[in-house]
Amino acid sequence: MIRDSDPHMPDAAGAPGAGEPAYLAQLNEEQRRAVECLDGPVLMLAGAGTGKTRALTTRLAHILYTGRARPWEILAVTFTNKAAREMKQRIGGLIGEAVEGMQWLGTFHAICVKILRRHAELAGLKSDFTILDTDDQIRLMKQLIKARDIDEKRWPARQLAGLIDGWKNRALTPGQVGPEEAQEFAGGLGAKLYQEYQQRLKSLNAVDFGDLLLECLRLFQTHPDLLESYQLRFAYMLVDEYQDTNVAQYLWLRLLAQRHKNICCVGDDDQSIYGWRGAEVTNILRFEKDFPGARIIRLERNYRSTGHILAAASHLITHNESRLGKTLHTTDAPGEKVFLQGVWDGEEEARVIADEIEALQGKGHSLNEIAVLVRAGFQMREIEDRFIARGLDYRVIGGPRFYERMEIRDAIAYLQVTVNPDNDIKLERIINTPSRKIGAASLQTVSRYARAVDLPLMQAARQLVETDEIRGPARGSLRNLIADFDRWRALADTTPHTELAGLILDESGYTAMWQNDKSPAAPGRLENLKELLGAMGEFESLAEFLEHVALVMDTDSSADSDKINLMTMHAAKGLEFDSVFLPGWEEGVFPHQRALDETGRAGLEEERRLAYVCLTRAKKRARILHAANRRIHALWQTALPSRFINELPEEHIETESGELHRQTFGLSRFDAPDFATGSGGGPGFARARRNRTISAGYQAAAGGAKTDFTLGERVFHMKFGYGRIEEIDGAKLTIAFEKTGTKKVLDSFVERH
DNA sequence: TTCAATCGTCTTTTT
DNA sequence: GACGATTGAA
Repeated sequence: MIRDSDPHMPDAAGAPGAGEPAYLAQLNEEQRRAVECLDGPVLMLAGAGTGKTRALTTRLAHILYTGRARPWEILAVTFTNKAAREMKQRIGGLIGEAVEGMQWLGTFHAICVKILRRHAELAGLKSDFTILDTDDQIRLMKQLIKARDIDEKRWPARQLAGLIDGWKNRALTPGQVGPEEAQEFAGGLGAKLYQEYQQRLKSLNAVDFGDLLLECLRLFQTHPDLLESYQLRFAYMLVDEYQDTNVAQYLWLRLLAQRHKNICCVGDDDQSIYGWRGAEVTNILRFEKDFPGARIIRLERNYRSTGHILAAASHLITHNESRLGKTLHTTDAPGEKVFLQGVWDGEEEARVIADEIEALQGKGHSLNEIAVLVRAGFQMREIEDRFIARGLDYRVIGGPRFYERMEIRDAIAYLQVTVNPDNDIKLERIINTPSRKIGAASLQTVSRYARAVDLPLMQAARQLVETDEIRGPARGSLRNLIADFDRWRALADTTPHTELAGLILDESGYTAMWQNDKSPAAPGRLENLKELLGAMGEFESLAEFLEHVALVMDTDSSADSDKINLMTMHAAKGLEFDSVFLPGWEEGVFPHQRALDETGRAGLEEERRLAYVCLTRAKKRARILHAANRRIHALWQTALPSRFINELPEEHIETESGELHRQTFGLSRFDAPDFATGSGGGPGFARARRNRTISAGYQAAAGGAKTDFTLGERVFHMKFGYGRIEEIDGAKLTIAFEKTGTKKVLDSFVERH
């Protein structure tokens, strides 16, 4: 949609032996090297906006064109379905129909599923194993935690899920978890619960996302003959976004590449922003060691941003220590400098952005070419409110996705149980949705029995319904539900799947449940269900559709009308816009306090890479904003400008008044609190800035620190003026201000009066 | 079993 | 301040 434009390239197959294929002429020298270095390991270090996608798709086309491999002998892996789709489409543009033969082009997960289904029995699974989503995972872990009488409050299932996920990312089986880490959860039960979880999955004939990779890896590790057959098959391998790979993925790739060693990894260490979900920058940093004889090809010519923007971003990222180092350059004009503006609070920030956008719009700029990138979701509301007030159209990119909505998951669960009645996880999900009076008690009776006789839930229920074990209304409705599923399954052969799905949703009472729901979200949910049925029509069968939703959790959202793009910084990776607004560059917000607290120096460097990613999204204009005051979790706090602002090179930055610029930055060193008194923002502002940081505020708020203020005291706040203390909760004060109403404020921001 | 009140949390997110 | 999840009472 907003990716670099793609000038039509001639159909390679149609270019007969006239020296070299025409598509090579489209490339610059470094891209061309990346395309033509085909033998042995290659690391393509592709900086932001350097034509990476073109280089890698052309490389694949070149391999095919020169007859070095046939389409099905190439393994091409991406992280997201979107990336896989785009790659396929672009290669198709070069080689035409032949792209359909590339059956090994896809996400890590999709390719692993394919391999795993073929050899499921070797992994102790049946080939129709189900893939659990995150909801199911948590539900399962909750059961395990409950079964061990662990306090769910202190040890939430989410945390265990995170832990296990982390282990799987690092390719650790329960037995391989280090002794220290294994102690981490619930007083030493971490690894034990991990093991129980895996056993449970096996007995359910299910895997989670992490397992897809791990089981596939294990398959290769324990079956050399099988591994060899895949090694032989994949004459060439290509990996996109290599900086995002985790340990398991790295091991998987390295195993597969052992034979031909023709592996090309494409990535940019400076754009590694997913460390928190297991990505190892080290993978890309160590490439030469891991793949001996590797060649590194740097793409450093930037085709996207104008001079000042590129220079600002490049300089910023040099503050990172762990990087391979690239020097991006452009032949473009310097263009506009990066504009920096300090504002009073978030409200003013939103107003400034909206005003500026209106001005751009007035000058004929398309809203589609404008983006606002925020660090975290909570920053969006204020900006959206302003857009709405001004009547500016916007779209939020990367919000909750279609297949993750509750009603969609419920509906799919019904379909999955219809197809496979032994799918316990899904049955549990919907057994009492809508309410059938089959509550926790009845469900427990059934599952206890099911475990005792080692049968799936549905079969256990079938038997129990005939006994007196289950009493009251639960018994009848359970019997009905079983009969319903039997009937629906019988219809599956004769009824078109879309029709069947509609019938199931109606007869189960699920549609009715939302029709009777008076919450404002209900109509939208019904709408989504309709859309789901519509989407199913594009698939041949119910089974095919279900496999699709298990792996492809995204839907194409059409970029139809002209709208501002609002999204998180993470969601912006890979996109580009003429104008980019970057609000909230304040210590604690960006870099985010938790990144600093939890991962220290590495976290800071990742935040800095995020800054780099954001800036390099801008083609012509970048505007950074920081507010002096911000409300975080309903608490007003004074904020310091982000340290990243200090790290921008002065000669590429423009501010409202050059003076203010230097002064503000000189004062804002987060780790050097010993600076002179500032002048902007009034005396209260200067005082607060001298003594407080957001970090201090967080600690005070979190630690329940005591305050030395007393109830009823008259105080002064630099933003809200005079007021009287009405309530004290640790360091949090509720103050009735004379002019501005009652607010909650940290004690550190008011003074006695 | 259901509903209402209370509690705790509040970064980023793909498969 | 807002949301979801959990808990306790009817």
